[in-house]
Amino acid sequence: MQALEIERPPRSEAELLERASALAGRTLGELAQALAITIPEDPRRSKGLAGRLLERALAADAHGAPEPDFRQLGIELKSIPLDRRGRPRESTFVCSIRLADMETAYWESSRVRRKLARVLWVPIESAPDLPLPNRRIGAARIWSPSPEQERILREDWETLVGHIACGEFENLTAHRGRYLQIRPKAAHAGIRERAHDEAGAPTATLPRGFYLRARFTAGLFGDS
DNA sequence: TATTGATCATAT
DNA sequence: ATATGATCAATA
Repeated sequence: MQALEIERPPRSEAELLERASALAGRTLGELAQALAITIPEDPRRSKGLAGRLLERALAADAHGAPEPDFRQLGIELKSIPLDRRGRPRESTFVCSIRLADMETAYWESSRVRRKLARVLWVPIESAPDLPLPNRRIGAARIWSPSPEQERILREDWETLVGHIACGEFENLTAHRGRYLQIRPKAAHAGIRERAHDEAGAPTATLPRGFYLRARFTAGLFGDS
C-alpha cells in the first residue's frame, strides 16, 4: 500500500464514501504502515486504534470535538468489529454524557441525535484469534436512522436522561434501553463526575456514556 | 456466550 | 478534567 498523505477533508458525502470504499480489502496493518503508525502488540493497548487509523486515512476534521467527525458534512465515522457471521462483536460508543446538564437537555438538540443523524459505518473483520494488523477493512456504508428507529432511539434517550435528571443513578444500569444504553465511560471505576442527586443537590458519580447495543447495530448489517 | 461494568490510548 | 477512539474482562 502506498504511503498515505494526509488529505483535505472530503467535500461531499460521495467523496467520503469513495475514499472509504477504496480502503475495503486492505488490512489495518497495511493502513497503519501507510500512515507510519505502530500497532502495539498488547491488544489492551490498541483499543480504539481502528477508529483512529480510519480518522487519519479519511481526514476527519472534528479532532476530538463533541461533534460529527466530518463537521462540514455532518457525518459521523464509526468502525464496527464484525465476527465471521457478520454480526457486531461489540456495542458502539456514541458520546459521553454531561450528567449535570441533563435536566435541561432535549432530544432535538442532543449529541446522540446529532451524531447518529448520518453515520459512515466501516466494518472491520474481527475475531479473538485474529491479530489487529491482520484484520481487513470491509465495505463502508452510509446510514441514517429510519423514522421508526429514531422514534425508539428517542424513547430510550428520554427515559435514560429522565433518570439522570432525577438523580436516580442506581437506575442507570446497562440493562435499560432497547437500542441505546448507558454504561461507564472512565479511565477506571474510581473516577467521579459532578452531578445532581434526587434533591437537586451537588453530588458525584461515575462518568457515563451512551452506547448502541450490538443487537441494534446487527440489524444494520443485513443477516441479523 | 451474550451482556455489563471496567479499562486503555490520545488529544485539548 | 473532558472529549474522542473503542475493546477488554468479569459476570450472569
